[in-house]
Amino acid sequence: MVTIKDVAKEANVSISTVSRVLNQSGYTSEETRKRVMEAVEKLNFRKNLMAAALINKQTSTIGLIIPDIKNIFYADLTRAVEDTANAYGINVVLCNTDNNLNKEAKYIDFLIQKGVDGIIFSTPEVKDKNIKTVISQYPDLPVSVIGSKIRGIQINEVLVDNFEGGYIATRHLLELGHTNIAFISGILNSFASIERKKGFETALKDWDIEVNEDFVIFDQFKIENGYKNAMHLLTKPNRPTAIFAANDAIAVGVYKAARELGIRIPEDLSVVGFDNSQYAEIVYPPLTTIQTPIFEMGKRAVELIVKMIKEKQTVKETHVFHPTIIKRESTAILEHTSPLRRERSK
Amino acid sequence: MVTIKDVAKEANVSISTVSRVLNQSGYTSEETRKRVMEAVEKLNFRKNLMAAALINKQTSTIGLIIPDIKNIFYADLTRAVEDTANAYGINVVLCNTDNNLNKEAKYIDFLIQKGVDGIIFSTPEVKDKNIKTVISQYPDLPVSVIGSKIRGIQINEVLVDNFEGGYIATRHLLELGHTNIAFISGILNSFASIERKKGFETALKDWDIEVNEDFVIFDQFKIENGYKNAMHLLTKPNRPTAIFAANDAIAVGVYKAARELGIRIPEDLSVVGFDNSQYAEIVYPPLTTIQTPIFEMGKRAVELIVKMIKEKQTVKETHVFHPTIIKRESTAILEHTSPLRRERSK
DNA sequence: CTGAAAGCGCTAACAA
DNA sequence: TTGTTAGCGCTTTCAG
Repeated sequence: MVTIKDVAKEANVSISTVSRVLNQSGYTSEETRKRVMEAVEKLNFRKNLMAAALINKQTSTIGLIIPDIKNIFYADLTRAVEDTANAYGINVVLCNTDNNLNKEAKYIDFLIQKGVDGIIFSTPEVKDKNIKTVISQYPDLPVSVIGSKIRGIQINEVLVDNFEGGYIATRHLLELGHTNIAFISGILNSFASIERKKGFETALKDWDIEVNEDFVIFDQFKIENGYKNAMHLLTKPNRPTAIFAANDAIAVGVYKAARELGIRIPEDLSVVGFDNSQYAEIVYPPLTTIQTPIFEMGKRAVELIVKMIKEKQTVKETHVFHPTIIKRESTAILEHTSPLRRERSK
Repeated sequence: MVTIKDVAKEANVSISTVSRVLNQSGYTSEETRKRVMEAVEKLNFRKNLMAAALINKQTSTIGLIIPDIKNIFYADLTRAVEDTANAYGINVVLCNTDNNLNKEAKYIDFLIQKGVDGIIFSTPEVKDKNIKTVISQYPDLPVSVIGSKIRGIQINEVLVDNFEGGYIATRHLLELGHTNIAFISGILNSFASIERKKGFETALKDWDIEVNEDFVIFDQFKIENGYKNAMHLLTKPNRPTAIFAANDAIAVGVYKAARELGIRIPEDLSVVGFDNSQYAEIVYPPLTTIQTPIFEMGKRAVELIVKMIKEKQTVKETHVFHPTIIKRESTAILEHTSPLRRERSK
């Protein structure tokens, strides 16, 4: 391994001079600079960042904690985070927790031992014990949270207005004339579920429609759960004419159930998803869904970390992004809904 | 920040004793061990792994270089790698290169400066310049490559038998009675494309069917390219009755084209994909596809790295995994193909 | 069994 | 403008 010492010898200067030209700090004559660079080139020297980190207290590494990279939502988010971090010369260490608090705690411990410059959490469930511990135990460690609100503490938050998303989705259905709308959500213990449900209910109320509690289901944000619950809902004598799925995966499950039951989308059933993930364009008919600006959110989360690192002070900001609806072909005016089905659904 | 020094003071021992109990190296009396551990607990001490790495020359971090985590194939692979690495107490730094050699080179540089314990490459294209540079410049750095063969050098390789996959896929179609089979592949410069094509052609030859060069297309491994090329193929006067898509994304594009043209799958057109990705179960009808054991491959790649780290010698092994076909509903016997279409396709 | 001391590769005063 | 020196937090001989 080539060290700064070897370079110094080769260039006939002291190691501090080498350090200076490497870091462009302090004064160095153009001539020695050149000599050093030549030596660096010749020996193919690479600075040992670990040694530097020991002094700088900066590893140019951040940790990203998510449930599962296989979930496309997190894949998109991860890409956004990694791209942005990379632009700032920062690497990201990936941590898949499966929403397991113990696993999460272990990752956090490891990251801290490694001296990461910050941690980004995007953990959907309302289990913020670890985050709170980190904040209280390492108050100077830059942290930002994507997608969840942490109660009781000040922290960098990057959020999408889930209430608004739920409202917009439901309003779209309402405007198409639907009144019999179901909401299939993910885990109850998540801000996304809670807020989207509030948006759903508020829209219904604004249209003077009573919320049918049988039509509000919390389960998991997965295809199979969407399928299971849609099966349940769509085989009721008084089945909904529209379903608002709390994410696109659930919507995919709804599609599957509808297909098995011979219910056509959108003729017999309108479906709205959430996330505007890759799924939305793959399914048929293309899914109308709520778009969350994932890239922007991931980017902002990194920027907040970078800001904290640079300003060496704990900024605590909350950024709320607004969702938009992407209208595709999974929703239709109620009048167009097949009369037979309408009849049956009364 | 709490250091080993603080712990030593608290426990009334020297720092070397603390180091010893922390690493369970050398002798320590049970009593002092306890005292030290209590101090560790009390002060909530976390070892600074960077400092340790400076001496051990081990960072317990590996780099994973892929084109794009948003591509579900790589998301699955990444999860496999991360899970396995984590089991060995190793973190993974994610690097998305977009198949850009410059970007890749920068990542490699950064990883080496950080002193990663190894690098795993899963870069589909036949652009192995950087890998070769790494191997020659850092012969002791553990490296493994997933999915590609690097010519001219010895290196750890974890491969799937793409030829076999191509053969099996085509044989399945052949056995269903298809003779007019097209192959839509990804980029020509990838081992996957090349080998799968060979398998395709060999199967055809084994059935005494001449390869129609117009029916062999290389483009990109993406939905839109599958769509574009399927459009082209399916609007020919003599259109294929079956398409073997070199990955599931391309197959999704084929579905889209078929739908627009009113061609039913599998009645009018059989489709086989490759990868058995999430897409395969989301589309309708569920896609028959070739399964590559991604998890096993990712796992093996990490194990090879770990082996190299432990044995401190450069093992160079090639592991070939075998693909299997997952039969779902996108393929059908030619006799069942609608006569009208069959007529037209003559 | 324990402590003193050297040093990993680098940075940053401080002198010169 | 450059070199000397003292560490960063830890591990590891080597004495004791």
